[in-house]
Amino acid sequence: MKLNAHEIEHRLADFNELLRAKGLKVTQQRLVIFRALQESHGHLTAEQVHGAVAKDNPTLSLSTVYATLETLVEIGALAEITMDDGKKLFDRTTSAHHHFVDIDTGAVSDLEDSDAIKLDLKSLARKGYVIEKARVTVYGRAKK
Amino acid sequence: MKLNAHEIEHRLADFNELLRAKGLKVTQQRLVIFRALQESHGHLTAEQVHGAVAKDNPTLSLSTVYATLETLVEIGALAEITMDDGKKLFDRTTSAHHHFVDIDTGAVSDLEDSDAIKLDLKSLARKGYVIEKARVTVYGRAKK
DNA sequence: AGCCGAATTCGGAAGAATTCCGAAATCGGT
DNA sequence: ACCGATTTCGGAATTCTTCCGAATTCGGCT
Ligand SMILES: [Mn+2]
Ligand SMILES: [Mn+2]
Ligand SMILES: [Zn+2]
Ligand SMILES: [Zn+2]
Repeated sequence: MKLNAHEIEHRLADFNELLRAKGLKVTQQRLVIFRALQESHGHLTAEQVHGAVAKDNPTLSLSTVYATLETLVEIGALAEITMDDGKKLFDRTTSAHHHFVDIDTGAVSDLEDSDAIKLDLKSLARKGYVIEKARVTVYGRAKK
Repeated sequence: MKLNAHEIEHRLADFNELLRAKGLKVTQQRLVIFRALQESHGHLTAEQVHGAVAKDNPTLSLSTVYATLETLVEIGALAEITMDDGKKLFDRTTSAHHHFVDIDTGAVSDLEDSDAIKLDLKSLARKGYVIEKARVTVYGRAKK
């Protein structure tokens, strides 16, 4: 779930490079927000990101968090998913993957690749369409 | 996609029964709203439902549409899905099924059962969890 | 067919998440 | 260090949805 310190620093370094490659400025806000996601369990709302960075960055505004997260999704540094309640979560994992949702708590976690999910994208294509991606969401509840 | 007139009347009859079985009143608003979904392509926003019924029911309010759709989902007469933009669609099909989304237009259609999607729910279960459901969304764009 | 109480609907206000805006601050190339 | 473009800030605006109290409708009963 959580990344180790070394992996986080590695990702920060890559993120720096990515910003430069895209011609974007390396701002404190971008670094802090990206780091908050790497240090989290992986899926946070904008509000949660804002809360996570607030202690060390009390002036970092919520509107900057929103704008920054949007930028980071655009450049492929983060991904974005929408939950059933309509709220958006930002996802530190950008490669294609699927999700597990705890129905009671809303907690989201990543499903690792396995042969439990088999999607034949070729035959799923509607006539005249090209498939871009396919996403699976599995919902469950903790046994009590 | 669209249902024939006979099927729609059959569903309306079942819907009447369901309301009574649940001890709910059979109101004009409920009938009209449920019918609008049966006569549609299958997936509508509350706003679209309101628009669809407006001509014949100019006083049927949007807040009633919202309240009614919520009730109909609760009793299992309709289903509800949330799109990536956070907007909710009401779905005339209540049995488990998957969706295809046209990325450019947002148009949603149902994927029919096929062996192109294989989910092994047993092995997807997180430790200590019981799977309740799994949903697949396939995204594509029309070839130009 | 009319009455009555509970459920439902109405219209508008309120709420919540997100986006937009103009002004101030910051970044990075020179 | 300077300067211009980009980014950030704080608050207002927007959009979708829910909430609220008052009015209406439904359906069981007579
Ligand atoms: Mn690397
Ligand atoms: Mn039937
Ligand atoms: Zn994820
Ligand atoms: Zn559907």
